[in-house]
Amino acid sequence: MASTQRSSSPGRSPRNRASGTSTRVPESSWDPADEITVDHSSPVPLYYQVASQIEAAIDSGDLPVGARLGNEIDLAGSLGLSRPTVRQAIGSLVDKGLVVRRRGAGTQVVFNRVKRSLELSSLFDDLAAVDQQPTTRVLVNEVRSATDEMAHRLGVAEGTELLFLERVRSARGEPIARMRNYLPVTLVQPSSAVLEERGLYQLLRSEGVRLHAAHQSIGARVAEQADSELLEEPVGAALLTMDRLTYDQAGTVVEYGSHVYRASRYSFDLSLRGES
Amino acid sequence: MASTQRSSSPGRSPRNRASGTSTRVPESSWDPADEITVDHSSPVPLYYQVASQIEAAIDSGDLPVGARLGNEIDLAGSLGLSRPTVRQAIGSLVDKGLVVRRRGAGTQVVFNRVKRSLELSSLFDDLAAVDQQPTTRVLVNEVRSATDEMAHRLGVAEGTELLFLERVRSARGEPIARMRNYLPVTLVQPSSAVLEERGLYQLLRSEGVRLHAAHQSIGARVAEQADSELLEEPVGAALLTMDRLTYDQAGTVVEYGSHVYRASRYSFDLSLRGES
DNA sequence: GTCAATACTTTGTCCGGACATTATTACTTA
DNA sequence: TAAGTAATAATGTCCGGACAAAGTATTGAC
Repeated sequence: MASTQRSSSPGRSPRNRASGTSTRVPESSWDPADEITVDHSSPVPLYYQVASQIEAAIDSGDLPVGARLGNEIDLAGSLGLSRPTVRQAIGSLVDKGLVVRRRGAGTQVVFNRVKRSLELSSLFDDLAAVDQQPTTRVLVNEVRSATDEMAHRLGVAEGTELLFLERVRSARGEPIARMRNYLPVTLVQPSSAVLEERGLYQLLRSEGVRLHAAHQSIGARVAEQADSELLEEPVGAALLTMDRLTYDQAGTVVEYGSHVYRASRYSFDLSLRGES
Repeated sequence: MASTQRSSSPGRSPRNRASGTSTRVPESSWDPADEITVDHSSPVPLYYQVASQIEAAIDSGDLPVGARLGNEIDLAGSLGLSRPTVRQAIGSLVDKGLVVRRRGAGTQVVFNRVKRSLELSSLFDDLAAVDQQPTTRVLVNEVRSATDEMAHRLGVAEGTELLFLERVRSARGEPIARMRNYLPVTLVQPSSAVLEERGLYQLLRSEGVRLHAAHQSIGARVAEQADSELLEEPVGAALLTMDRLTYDQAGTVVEYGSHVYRASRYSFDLSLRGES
């Protein structure tokens, strides 16, 4: 996830690890049967009901870091579900990096809040989420025919009509980024007024476009005269650049974005999980 | 995943999507029974055998973008496995973003190579993987007691002894990055000679440390005098900065790194998958 | 010929059980 | 007391089956 202002304290997580000598964890016996309820008549999958309730317990602190979830078989029994269902629920939490399973040892909570691994979210949503009052100024909103390079990038025929957007995004009145986007005209054709109120991804989603994956490239360069004027940053200041190609579920390119951020006001924060 | 030199062509994927009008895909009937073999006596899990062989077929092009995998039931039958096993195999490919499942429609290949979503890999491995001949110059390799700030970051007591490393990483003889690392002395204490031959993560892995997650923050700044000398970049040039906190499976901090990259020679390339 | 209802295909979810593998714990023995 | 060994606990893998839900293709009516 991306956040405004340089993250000043990345690691403030309180550690209470039991290692070496037998420093026992309080083990405040969190009884799942008291906390989790499943509704068989609900259309939402049972494993999902279980997973989200455990996740909520982790968020609320009822399940602190290091706490053990009961074993899968007992859990299944006390919830009136089968083990595969409970296992699927826990599995989804493992995928999110919230808990760790070790055979023979059980399942433990590792983070009480992993910043969800750099979600496919837009700058607008990110800023709105932390109450940074995002605003947008639309500089260009027009249809252009694809140049050779753009056609290549988006995987369309040369000369195809593309919507070209150029916007400046601000937070609390201060400019944060200059954003350029190219997307097929067939998807959306928003008015500038709409673009000033909502983020592009929000718009695409409301049109039923399902964002599925993206390739990003993050780099840096120094501000030139044009950047300087738009971003209120002196010439020669450090800028972050981000190029992003976004795909829908069918693997078709939905959007190409080329953005520039003020490094003094912005950094990319992301979490990632490893191997096993 | 991070790569040297600015990614010049992020999207060159040939599209052959069947949409709107019925542009049918060749459908070159890839018979799984001919291509996939499972060894029941092998210790490697059956679902994993299946998954990796399908993945190999995608990489090799036998399963091009858009190709449909046979339905799960037939697949299971022809492989002599149960449906849950085959489903688990395909599920792992879905998690990797290689294929997409749609009920009623089947399972299709979406990317023939997703750069695996920014793995927990070190710069050394990344460079070695693309034959960039990484070399390391060790500037500092000593034990220091943790300052207030560092103790806080690593989640250890103030004054704890930490190994401090400062290195310059080059590729093909040209400097790429200046790296600073802090890690508990209990983990490793490599000689400078060893550090010049191998990456830090490689070293940790060989010591049995299982990297599990990391929080990163990517930013930018301009080169100062000291940077200039180490990286052979003029003062005022754009630099990428990356701070990373790495955790092991128990949630304990394994390493804190503060690195600086030459933006002219390096960018962070990463893929991410969204929501559903 | 176009559109709507129907049948079919395929994945999504869920159950119950079985054995293997690995960590931990308790016990026995030197 | 200490170390090795056995018992126990918990997840990992795998099987077989069942029904639901969503998308696709076919058929029928107008």
